Amino acid sequence: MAALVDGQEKDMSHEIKHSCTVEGIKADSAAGMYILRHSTAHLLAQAVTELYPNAKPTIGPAIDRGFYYDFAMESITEADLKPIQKKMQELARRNFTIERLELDDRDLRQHFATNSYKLEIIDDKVGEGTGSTIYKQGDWYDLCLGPHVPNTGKLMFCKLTSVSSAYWRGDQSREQLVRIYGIVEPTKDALKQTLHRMEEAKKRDHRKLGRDLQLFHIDEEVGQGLILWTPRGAVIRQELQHFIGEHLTRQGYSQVFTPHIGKLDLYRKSGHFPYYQDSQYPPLVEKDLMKKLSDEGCSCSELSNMMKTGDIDGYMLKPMNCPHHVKIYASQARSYRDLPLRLAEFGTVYRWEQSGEISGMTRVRGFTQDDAHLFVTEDQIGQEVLGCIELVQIIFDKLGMKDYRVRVGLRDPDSSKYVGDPARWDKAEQACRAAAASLGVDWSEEEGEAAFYGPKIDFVVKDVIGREWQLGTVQVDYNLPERFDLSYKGSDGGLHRPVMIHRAPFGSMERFCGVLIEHFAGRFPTWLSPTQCHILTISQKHTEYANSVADQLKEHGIRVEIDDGDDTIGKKIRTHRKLHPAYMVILGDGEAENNTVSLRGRSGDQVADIPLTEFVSNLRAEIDDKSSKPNLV
RNA sequence: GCCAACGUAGCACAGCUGGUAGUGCGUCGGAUUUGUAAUCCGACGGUCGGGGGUUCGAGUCCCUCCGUUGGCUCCA
Repeated sequence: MAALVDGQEKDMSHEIKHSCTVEGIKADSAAGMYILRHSTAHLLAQAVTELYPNAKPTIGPAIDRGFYYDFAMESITEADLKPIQKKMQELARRNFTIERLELDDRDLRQHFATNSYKLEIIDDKVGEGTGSTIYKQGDWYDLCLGPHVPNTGKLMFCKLTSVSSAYWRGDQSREQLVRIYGIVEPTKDALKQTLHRMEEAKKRDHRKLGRDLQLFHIDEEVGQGLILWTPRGAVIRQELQHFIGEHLTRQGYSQVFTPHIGKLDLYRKSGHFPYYQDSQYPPLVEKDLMKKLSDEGCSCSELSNMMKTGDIDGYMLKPMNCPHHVKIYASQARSYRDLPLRLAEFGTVYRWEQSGEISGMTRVRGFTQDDAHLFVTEDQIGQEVLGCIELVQIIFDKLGMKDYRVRVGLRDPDSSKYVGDPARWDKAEQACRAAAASLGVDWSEEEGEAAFYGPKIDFVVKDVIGREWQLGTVQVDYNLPERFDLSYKGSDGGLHRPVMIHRAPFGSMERFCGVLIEHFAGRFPTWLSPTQCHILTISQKHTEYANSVADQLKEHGIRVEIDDGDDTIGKKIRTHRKLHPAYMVILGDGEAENNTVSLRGRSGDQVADIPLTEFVSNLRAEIDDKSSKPNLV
């Protein structure tokens, strides 16, 4: 693809004038794929400009899974991608040499005189008098630093995947551009494999599985982004909640319950209202007051103003649980001996997410956080943050979720939006770093990712489409204790301000389950399976035995479903397979006579004639162990 | 919220350039009583997302609203 020259990425069009070390970059490395993708983005731009002479290329980088290029042009549809792709392949076949040309400022501007976007980039990124480089293939060229592959022949195996839109420079107030996404591989086989993988991934999409496996339902008439947990899905959620509940008890948490709404004044104090009004459901106003105002001819905007200024009060669906928990803390005088005080609640919150953002279970308007707030002394921050992320790790380990990254969100040094004393920030950031480092997994620091009230540690996972979702989070907060004037009596007899830690190891039950459905591709470990045994009878004369087996399993708390219909056993298996039960239990004459069961696992493997009592106890043990997958077949 | 595409029975889909809807699975009924990935026959089921318009006539064209999908923006 290109080469490392003295450790720097260069392409074949670089002239080497001194002695140096040269190391090839191949497509099997991340760097090589990156170059391949970037070069294909150029090829795409070349094809688009040939087919749409008015299109102006803007930027087109390589990304994790492929590449995209943004064009200022008339909008196009997916159907238009085919001819563009054809053109790209034609250009690839013509095997243009990709040349690197160094130009001075004037020349550079002249080359892009008709493209205001490129000129803007030159203005911003290219220093006065330094000039820059363009890459040329055939008659087409692009402003670019490279490196690139030596010729377009290397770019044969590409496919355009989707078209969408983007704002110029990610700024909502600026022009909307046409963005075309694509993928590329070095060989035909690799492309085929990648496309196949993408197809397979689609089958795991939690939105599809959620419907097929009857886990949840979203109903237009209920509302966008509002999840209805159907019986099978509810089982999974409940099991997860029990699981985490056990660990909370072990770690010294206290369970609390708080209502779904609170007065506007509460949120005025916490700072959520009216500052974050746009991302909240509109406030609820008391009936009598509403009637009085409407009799007085109060308009909507007047009402809204009166709420903002605090002239009238109302209630809000809670966007977070913390103010309620703060009030529990403040309900008693606290001493340093009470700390850390850890208040936990599966608290449902409501946020007005933008309609275009809502997606399945992963981005919703109402969700239940496995929330907790820890009230700690400043010295306890490090230890408690550590306890929190250990909890996250226990959960991720148990569920076999290894594909996540840890992000330590620090403040942006150039911003003034943060509240609190910089020295305390430093200390809290250090505590977060140390905690993350102790995890033994890769983690990264990201400036500007902190909340305005404190640094945080996030656990981020990808869905099947490659989108990243924040799940677990641990956040240090100096702000709320201040706003609510929280205190505790120290050993010195004086009053001190506690620090709060917000934490949610799953993040939200909705998002977490969505990700989990994809993680397991609907094939949950036995303890999480909505139904653990599907009992299938060979014929109707086995119904009685099937019922007695089901009863014994249920006695042991095992979730069972019986199919004693008159389908053939082959048909029953076919039907039930689609629900991915942990086990199918087949019952016929032999089993009924000997008080045994025959099992069929997900792979299709079978074990015949296991004594019923043995099966029950083994299955019970497997569930109690929370084994990562069914092992009895 | 913005851009684009899409929206036909519970699900997956067909319906060409406008002439009042089809298939498969599921469901229900009947026959069959079956040993590990579909037994046979039959029936029910949709005013084609909602509303408005063009037209003699609209699932098919136009407008609008709602929703879905892919992005963008946002995410206390």
